[in-house]
Amino acid sequence: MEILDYFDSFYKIGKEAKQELKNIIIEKQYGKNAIVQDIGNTCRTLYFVKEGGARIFYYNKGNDITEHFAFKNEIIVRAESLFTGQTTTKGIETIEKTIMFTIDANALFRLYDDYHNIERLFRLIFENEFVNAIRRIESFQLKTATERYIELLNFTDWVQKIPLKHIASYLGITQVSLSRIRASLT
Amino acid sequence: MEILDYFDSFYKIGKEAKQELKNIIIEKQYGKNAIVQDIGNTCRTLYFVKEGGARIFYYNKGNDITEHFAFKNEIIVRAESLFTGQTTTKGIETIEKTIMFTIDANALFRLYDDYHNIERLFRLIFENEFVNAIRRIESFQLKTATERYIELLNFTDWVQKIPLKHIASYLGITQVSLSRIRASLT
DNA sequence: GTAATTATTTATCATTTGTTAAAGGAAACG
DNA sequence: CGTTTCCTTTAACAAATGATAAATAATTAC
Repeated sequence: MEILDYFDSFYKIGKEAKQELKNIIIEKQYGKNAIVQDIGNTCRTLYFVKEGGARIFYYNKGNDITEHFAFKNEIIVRAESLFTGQTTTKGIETIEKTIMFTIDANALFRLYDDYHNIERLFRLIFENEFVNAIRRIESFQLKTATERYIELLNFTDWVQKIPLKHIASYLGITQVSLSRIRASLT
Repeated sequence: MEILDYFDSFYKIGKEAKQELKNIIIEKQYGKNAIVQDIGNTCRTLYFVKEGGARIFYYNKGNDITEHFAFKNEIIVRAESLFTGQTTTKGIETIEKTIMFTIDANALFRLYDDYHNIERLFRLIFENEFVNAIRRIESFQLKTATERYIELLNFTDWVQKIPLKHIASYLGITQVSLSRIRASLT
């Protein structure tokens, strides 16, 4: 499982812990635009993208807002629900044909108790996500929509594959505005 | 130390762990507008506000930008530097006369090794910060500057005490724009 | 392959925010 | 107390973004 190599890049856990972790990882396949997790309920599953891509979305005043994108080897999880226990207002949808590694949160949290190293691994994974969130806040504080779009282009190559409206809501602007920005860049 | 009650509200660690943690907490006092940590170096200290308030700031094109505010019982830490080991471009400055609990990161991380519970406590504290960051991103995605300002007013009572320019940069707008927004609200 | 649907662009106008400059107020300090 | 400095407001204009509608373009389904 490649995901374990990815985990190793954060923190190497022992062989036994690795096996225990392996035991609770389930691989699942999804088609394009498939709902991996619907809005509602409490988030009890962590996902890692093996192949493909997905987004976390929610609705605001009837508009579909993309909060987060995740692609190969990235984690995708509705953290505000997982960490607070609150019912989530967000869902997870694939962007293309996608294979996910899924981990049941309860099973994982039980492993935390017995394997200090597993808890540490996930601490480090989420700290990394936290840092990404801080960088995104900075981007909103400092940059114009055009600059944020260019930043996204430089950062990743999946921008091309994603419907404009998802990228627009991710950047906090309207689809029309993003289309205009793209036109101004050529 | 009240800070330990605050810690308890996240997760109760054992008596021994509590004592060990206590041993590395140092209380420090600062005047108004005092530099707690200057820009540069790698962040190796965690702060918790006992009394008063502080902000994380950085410079962008010569402008002083406030990334974060922290008041009574809140953590204040330059996470991108603490978690990545990178040199920080950010500093910490008090907003008023402030008492901080400070924790040396290296000492804390050593305690992580021996006290699983201490690591868990801080995992939970930072997960909470992560959730706050996600909420802030949502705010940028969805809300106008006016709405973000009202949100801040509703959320907290320290807005009155802070120079307008700090609040403006925190909200991602100019000081002039915030002044205009405030005028429009009366 | 064609029709139907969905996605993107373009255009127009309204609103918000940025920029710059100047005036007014408040706080700090001798 | 008065002066200096810093903070906040106001004004005028420019630029960016939002809202709505219509025109193309691309994709999907039959």
